Amino acid sequence: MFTVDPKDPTPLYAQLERAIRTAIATGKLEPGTRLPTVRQLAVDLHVNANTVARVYAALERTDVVETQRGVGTFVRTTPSPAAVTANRERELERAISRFIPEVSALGFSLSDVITYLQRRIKQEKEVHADHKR
Amino acid sequence: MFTVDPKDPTPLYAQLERAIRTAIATGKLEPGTRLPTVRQLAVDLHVNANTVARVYAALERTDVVETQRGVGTFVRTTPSPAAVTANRERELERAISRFIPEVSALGFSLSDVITYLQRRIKQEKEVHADHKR
DNA sequence: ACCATTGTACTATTGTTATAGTACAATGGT
DNA sequence: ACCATTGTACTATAACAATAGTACAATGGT
Repeated sequence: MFTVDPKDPTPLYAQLERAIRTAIATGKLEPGTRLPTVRQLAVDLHVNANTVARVYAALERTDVVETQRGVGTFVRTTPSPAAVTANRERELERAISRFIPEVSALGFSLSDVITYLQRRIKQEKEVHADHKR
Repeated sequence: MFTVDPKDPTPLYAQLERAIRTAIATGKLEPGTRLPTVRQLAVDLHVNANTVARVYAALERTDVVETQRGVGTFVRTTPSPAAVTANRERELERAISRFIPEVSALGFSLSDVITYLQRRIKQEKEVHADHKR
């Protein structure tokens, strides 16, 4: 379902949190979907249960998922209220401003990046189409 | 010269090593080029000198740079063009993977982001036009 | 009412990351 | 010969990451 790489120096909890957020952001996980249990995901990823629990707790705190004891953890239907603030756009500008030098250091132009992002969107749609079959 | 982000959970040494390897791989740093001194780079990046030294040592071990005591650290090899493009694309994917959850946390879709990036491209062109005057 | 399942909350331990500080070793310029 | 500069090699310390293990709390199905 998700993957983490123990050889990557990035902390496991950070890799997993990023993976889940991305899956939700790109629509791979639709609102209402139930995530694997803490213990099950720990087994699948060969990771400690505490690490998974920590990630779920972080996602819960930021309103990305909703957890019900004894039931499970679910993708939230609505984007977090915290995200819907007045300075959203300013934050986006900041995020982009940090992102651009990063990719331009790799020798990519903004047009290149747009092409890649559009490819991602296409991949999303294909996944959706698969689900409908 | 390089950048590291202390807010990124990725270890500083890993960020820096990746940045330097990428700079070399993309030709931003040609063979023979001298890297900043351990102490200077530490000051520039607001990072401990030990951390920089550790990175230089790692690059030395893998024959990416050559160090001469009292002189400096120099870029050694240029990888094959195939390796360059492979690394470039991999790093771009990484950068995008870090970027997506960041902007989606702000409630923006990939399409929104593309719109903003296209706006940036327009702004760039305007700046270019200004320079020509 | 029972109980398996789920998330949560601890303790304890080990290894990693980053820091500050100090000292030494080799080189090149003066 | 001197000495500033450079990389290297420690020590010590603090914070963080990941693990194992145990126990508890809430839920839903039987």
